Amino acid sequence: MDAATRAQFVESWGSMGGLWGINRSMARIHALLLATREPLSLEDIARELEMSRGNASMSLKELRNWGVIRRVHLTGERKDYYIAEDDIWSMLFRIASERKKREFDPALAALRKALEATPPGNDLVRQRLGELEEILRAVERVLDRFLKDEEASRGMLKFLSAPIPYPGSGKGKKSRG
Amino acid sequence: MDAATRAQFVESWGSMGGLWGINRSMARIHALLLATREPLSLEDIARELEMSRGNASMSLKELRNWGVIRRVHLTGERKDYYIAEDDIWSMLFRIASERKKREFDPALAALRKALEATPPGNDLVRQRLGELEEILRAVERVLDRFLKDEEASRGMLKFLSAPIPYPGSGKGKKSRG
DNA sequence: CCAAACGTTCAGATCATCCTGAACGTTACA
DNA sequence: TGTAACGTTCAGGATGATCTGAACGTTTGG
Repeated sequence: MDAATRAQFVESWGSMGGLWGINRSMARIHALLLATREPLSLEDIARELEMSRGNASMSLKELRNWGVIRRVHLTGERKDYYIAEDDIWSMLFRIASERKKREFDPALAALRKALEATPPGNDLVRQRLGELEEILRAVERVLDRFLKDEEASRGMLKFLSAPIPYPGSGKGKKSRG
Repeated sequence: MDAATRAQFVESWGSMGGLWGINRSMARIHALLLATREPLSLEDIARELEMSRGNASMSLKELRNWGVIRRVHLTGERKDYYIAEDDIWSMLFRIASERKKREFDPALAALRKALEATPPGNDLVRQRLGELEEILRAVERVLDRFLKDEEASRGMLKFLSAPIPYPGSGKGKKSRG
């Protein structure tokens, strides 16, 4: 494995962290593990990525919470070793689930609280909060359906990206509403 | 309109900024405009939200770039006035489009660049970048289809959140690839 | 031409987030 | 029990995002 290539991969993955909603250190560690066949120890990682052991430790812990890496033990070794979850789809799926839980759900809860806390007579606020709540409720149903089953969602993505039209997607108005 | 209610709405919308991918000041201004029937001037906004005129100016400019507010001119007035785009769906749609453009597209471009820059022989990196590219390509097709037409996407959301099954959504395994 | 009213910009202050590294806890083994 | 190897934590420093406010442009009217 070409070290320069791996380094470049680590850095581009790292700067893509924003898209996944994880920070740079986590993304870089994740990339390194994705690009390496052998399990790596905390020390290997900290040395290779030139980061502190503390940061590596925290980031590895967090990546395990996200479910995108696993800790393994090598017989005869005292150190902990880590490998990446090898299924990319599964990784994306976990990231999506986690982000819904961390970002979407609290926002929807806050919105509902705001709606309850709005006394009658504030028509404009009530109306707009209400519209938003209705839309986000629909979004939530879609997300929940999608995130319920990792296998099924694979098929769903394929279905939705395939060039076959379905109700609501075409130019021609097909009623509905 | 109840000032305390409006203030609370502004603050909850403001703290929801993260979900929309816009910052706190932008979200607060947007909320204030959503909760007010009359057009407001830059000065009105800066006073009401206790922020600097500079910040208000920059945030208003940015909100206009996102297409979620509009500048209007009142006859006989020198000041600029602002109102919120009144259709919530339209607002969410614009936000979604903008975020795809700002976050997703550059990440996919970076991924493709990384893939090209990976010399043959780096099998693991190539394979994993390739899998990811394939998935994101499918995601992109879905997003493009969804974001192509504001009206159609309304129907699509309804369709997807309705309790009718379609291929790939059920428990039963239907082949596999 | 000048002055007032208004909008915009951006250097530096403020604030939040992330990272480092020393201190500490735990385990294995003599 | 002592000590070496290792992992974890967290106070404080570094970095990056956001906000302020003074300086500067532009427009309007005298």
